Amino acid sequence: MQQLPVLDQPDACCAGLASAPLAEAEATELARVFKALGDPVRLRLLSMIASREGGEMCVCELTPAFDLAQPTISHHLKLLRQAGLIDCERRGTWVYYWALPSTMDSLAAVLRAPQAAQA
Amino acid sequence: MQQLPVLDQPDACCAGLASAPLAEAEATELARVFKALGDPVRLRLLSMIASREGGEMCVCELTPAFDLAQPTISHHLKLLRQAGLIDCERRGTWVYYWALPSTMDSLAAVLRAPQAAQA
DNA sequence: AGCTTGTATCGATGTTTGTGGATACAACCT
DNA sequence: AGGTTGTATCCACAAACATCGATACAAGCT
Repeated sequence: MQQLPVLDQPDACCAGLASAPLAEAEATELARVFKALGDPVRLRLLSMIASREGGEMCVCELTPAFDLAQPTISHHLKLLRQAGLIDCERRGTWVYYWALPSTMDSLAAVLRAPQAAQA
Repeated sequence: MQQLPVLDQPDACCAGLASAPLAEAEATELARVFKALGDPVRLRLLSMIASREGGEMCVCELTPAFDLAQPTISHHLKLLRQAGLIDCERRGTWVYYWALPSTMDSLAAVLRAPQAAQA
């Protein structure tokens, strides 16, 4: 259950896609995160969790929001977690998930055009 | 060869993943673009093109940069194009590709936490 | 201890996806 | 017209993926 920290390289990745050609290793790590976002169900799950008032959401609320079997939702949550986009904790009977905005911000930075470097 | 304009909805999508739960249709469109980014080869292709000095890159330069057959590169470029991340034009014998930063910026905006809405 | 409910893992299955060989198309050059 | 080179499409195949039923695990309740 590697919780891959993916995006903490000092410069290489955080400089942005458009500032220099991505090395193979960076591309592989980044692709894993983008792949996690490349499914409608996972995007909606992440969005539901991230937009939640208190910042957390119970699986028991997520599952019935979809027309999918419970194991399927569980599987998607696992992928989002492995991508470092969300994390979870069990509290008593229920498991709560929350978003990890730092990962999303890192991705956003990667997609943005180099800002200071031009103009 | 739909060149799906994906990210031009006025508010819904551009408000960001974390501001409100994504509707199913929005999620489907967004997922298609993220899926295009969810492959190391495509990420490197996009990065090579986007970081190119003149803004354009010839396929004849892209293909030999990978250990893959020419049809495979062509296929990946097609997916990036269908996602609205790049576009191309044939000039004489060669085909040139360039990045479409507006799509990347839109994605970045979707990933960013709502900035004005809180604080 | 048993029962019930919430969640994750396992195993199987149908679909999608990445890949490359063969081939077709496009443009140049004799 | 024929030949050569660059690029895209077609077809097939193996690997990856989304899905679900069955089952296992976790925690509360009686």
